[in-house]
Amino acid sequence: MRGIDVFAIFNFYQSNNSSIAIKMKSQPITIKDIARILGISPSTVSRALKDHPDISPKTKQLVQTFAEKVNYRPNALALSLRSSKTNTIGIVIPEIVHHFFSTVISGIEDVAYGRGYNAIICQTNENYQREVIDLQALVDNRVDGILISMSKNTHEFAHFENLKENGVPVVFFDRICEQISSDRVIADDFEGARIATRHLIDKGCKKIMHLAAPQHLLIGKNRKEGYCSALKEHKLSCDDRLIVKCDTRETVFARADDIIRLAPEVDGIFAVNDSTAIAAMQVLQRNGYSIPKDIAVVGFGDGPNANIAYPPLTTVEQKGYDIGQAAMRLLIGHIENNVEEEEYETKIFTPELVERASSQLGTEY
Amino acid sequence: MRGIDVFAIFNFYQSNNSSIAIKMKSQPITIKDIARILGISPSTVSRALKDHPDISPKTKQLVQTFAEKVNYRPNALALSLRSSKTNTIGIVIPEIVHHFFSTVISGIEDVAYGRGYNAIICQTNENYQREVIDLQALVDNRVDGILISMSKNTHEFAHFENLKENGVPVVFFDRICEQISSDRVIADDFEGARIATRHLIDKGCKKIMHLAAPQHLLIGKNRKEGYCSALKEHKLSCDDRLIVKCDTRETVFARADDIIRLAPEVDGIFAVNDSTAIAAMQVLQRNGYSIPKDIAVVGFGDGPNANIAYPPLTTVEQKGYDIGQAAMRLLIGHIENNVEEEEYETKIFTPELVERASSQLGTEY
DNA sequence: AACGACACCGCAAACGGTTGCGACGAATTA
DNA sequence: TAATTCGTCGCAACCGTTTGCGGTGTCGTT
Repeated sequence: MRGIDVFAIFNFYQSNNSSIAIKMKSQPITIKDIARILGISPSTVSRALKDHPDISPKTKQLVQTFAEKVNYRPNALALSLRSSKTNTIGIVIPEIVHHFFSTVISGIEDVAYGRGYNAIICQTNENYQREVIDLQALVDNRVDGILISMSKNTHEFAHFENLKENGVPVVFFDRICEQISSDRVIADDFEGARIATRHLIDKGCKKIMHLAAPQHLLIGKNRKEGYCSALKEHKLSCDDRLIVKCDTRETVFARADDIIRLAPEVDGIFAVNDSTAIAAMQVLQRNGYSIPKDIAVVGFGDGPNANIAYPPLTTVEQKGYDIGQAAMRLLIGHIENNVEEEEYETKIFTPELVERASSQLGTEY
Repeated sequence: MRGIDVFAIFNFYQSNNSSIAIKMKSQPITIKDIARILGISPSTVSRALKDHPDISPKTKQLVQTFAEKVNYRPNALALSLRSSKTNTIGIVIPEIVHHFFSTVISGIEDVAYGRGYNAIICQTNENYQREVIDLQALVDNRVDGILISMSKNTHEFAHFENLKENGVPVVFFDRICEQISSDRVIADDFEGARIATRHLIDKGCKKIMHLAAPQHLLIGKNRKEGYCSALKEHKLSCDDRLIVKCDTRETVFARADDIIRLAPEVDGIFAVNDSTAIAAMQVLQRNGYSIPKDIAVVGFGDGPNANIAYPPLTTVEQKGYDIGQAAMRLLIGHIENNVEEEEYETKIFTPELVERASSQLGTEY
C-alpha cells in the first residue's frame, strides 16, 4: 500500500525535477528533501545511506536507490561544520609562476588527491601583509593544516605563532622560518653546491669561478659555502677574487667585463643558478671561448632551462616534486595522528647532479 | 553593578585563556562563547558585532572590545552554510608545472584576492577521470564558481553539463569545450601565428619554413592556418613542403635531417612554440648557419625560454596573466549578478609580438 | 496475560552564525 | 491615567548533517 504511494511521489519528483533542471538552477537536493519526499525522517535517510544496522533492508534499498536517481551528494560544508574537519589544506607560497614552486605544488597536489584532500593556494607575491591576511583566511576557513614557504619580506612571526596557538598543523618548506619550531622540508643547498663543484673538479678543473647570489640570502650563503667546502676537500684554495657577485641574466651582462677578465685563468664555473650559468656561457662564447672545451660550466637547478641551453647545461636538480610530496605527507601525519607530539621533524633533500654537455671539460660540443 | 561582574569574568577569561593557550590547542572562540561569558544572548552578540541599530551603544562597546581582546573570528564554514556563499572558486587545469598555466593562475589569484575570493586548485594531469572527480569535489564544497581548462583526454562532457544543471557558474579558458555553451577566454592562435609570420615577411623573408604541431590539436591547426594566411596576404605561396611536423625539442632533433635539407632554400622559420624554435636554431647553428644572419627565426610564446636562447628569440607572447584576470572577472560577474542572462561572452586575447635578435634577418648577433 | 527482547524509526540537540518577530520596560503622548 | 511609541534584547528557526536516546510495534516466552 504505502509502497505504491511512495513510488508515485518518486516518479512525480523525477519528472518534475528533470523538467525544472532545464529551465532553472535547481538547488542541490538535501537529505531533508529526500526525507520529505519519501515520507520518512532525515535521520533515517542519513542512517540508511550509510548502512546503519538500525534501518530495515527495505528502507535502505528505497533510500539508496532514490538517492542514486536524484544524484544526491552530501553538502561538504555541513559535514565540515559538524565534524570540524574540512579535508582541505592551505598552501602559502611567494609566487606560483616559478618552476620550483609550481613543481612543489604539483607534488603536494598529487599526494593530497590520493588522500582525499583539497588544496587552497595563496600566493603572497613576497608581500608580508598578504601573507598575514592569507593565513588568517585559511584559519577562518578551518583548513586542516597549512604548508608555507615564507615571503622574503617577512621579518615578524606573530602570524606564525598564531597558527600554533590556534592548533593548526603547519609544515614549512624551502623558505622555512628559523624562529618558529615546526616541521620542515628543505633542499640542501650546501650539499648541492658541493656536489656541483666536486663534479667540476672530477672533470679536471683546477681553478673554478663562482657566480654568487647576495650573501644575506640563505641560498647565496649556503651555495657559496658548499663551493668553498668542495674546493678545500681537494686542497684547492677558495679565492675571493674568483667569486663574482651576479645571480641573474642582467647582472651577468652588467659584470661581463669582470668575467671576461678572469676567464683566461679559470677552467670551470659554478653558477648559483641556471639562468646565470647560461648567460655566462653566452658571454664567454661571444668572446671566443668554447664551452665546454675551454671552460666547463655547472648551474644550480631552477628549471627546465638547462635542456634548452647551448650546450645543454649540467646542473643539480632541486627535487621540488619530492619536497612537495614529503611536506604533504608530514602534514597529513600531523593532521591524522592528533597525537600531541612536540617532536618536530626536518626532512632534507639533497639535489642530484644531472650531467650534460656543458661540464665535459676539454671536449667539443 | 552588573558592569563590575562582567569585567571580573572578562578578566578571568583573559588570564585563563592565555594560560591555556600555552599548554594546549584552544578551540577558536565562538559567538556563543562570548554570549555565555558576557551573560547575553548570541543574537545580541552577533548584532553588536555588526553595528545593528537595535543594540545599545554600551552593549556594542562591551561586545566589540571583548571580541577584539579574545581575537574573535567568525567561522567561515558556518557563514557559508547559512548564506550558501563560500567566497571560494575552483580552478581545474591540466598541469600546474607549465609556464602558461601558472601564469594564468597568477592572474586569477590576483583578481580573486582583490575581490575577497579564495581559490581551490585542482590539477587533472590530463586525466579525464580526475577531471570528473575534481569537479564533483568542487561542487560538493559549494564553490561559488569554477574556472576550467579542459584535459586533452576529455571526450565526454556530461560532467560539464552537470555543472550547469547544478547552477554553478563556469568559465572556460584556453582549452575550451566547444560542445558546451559558456563563457570563454582564449588566446587567438590564428592571429598570433599571422603576426609572427608577417613579422618575418616584414624583415625581408621570402621563403618561410613552419615547424608545426599535430593538426588534430586546435593549436596546431590554428597556428598553421595563421601562418598560411599571412603568406597569402603577401602573395606568397603556402607550400606544404616547407611544413615540418615537429613540436618538441626531441622531434626537432629527430627530424633534423629534413630541416637541414630545406635550410638552403629558406630564409625564415616560424615555429609552433619556443622550445621548438630554440632547438631548430641549435640544429642550424651546428650545421654552419648563422642566426639571424642567414635565417630569421620566430617562436610562439610558451615561457621565459625565449630570453635565454642564443640569440634571444623573437616570439609572440600569450598573455596568460591577462587571460587569468579576464576569466576571473567574467566569473565574478556571473556570481555576483545572479541575473539569469543566457548571454555567454567570449574574450579573445591576441598574442603580442616581442621582437628580439633572432628575427633580424641579415644582421650579425 | 504480562513480560522482556528486539527491530525499526523519529525527536531533538548540536556544529556556528543570522534574522524575523515578539517581549518587555521606559518614555512619550493623548 | 491609559495608550502608544521607542529602544533593547532574547526566542526560535534555519542552513544540512549526524547521533544519542527514547518510543513504538511485533514477536516469543513464561
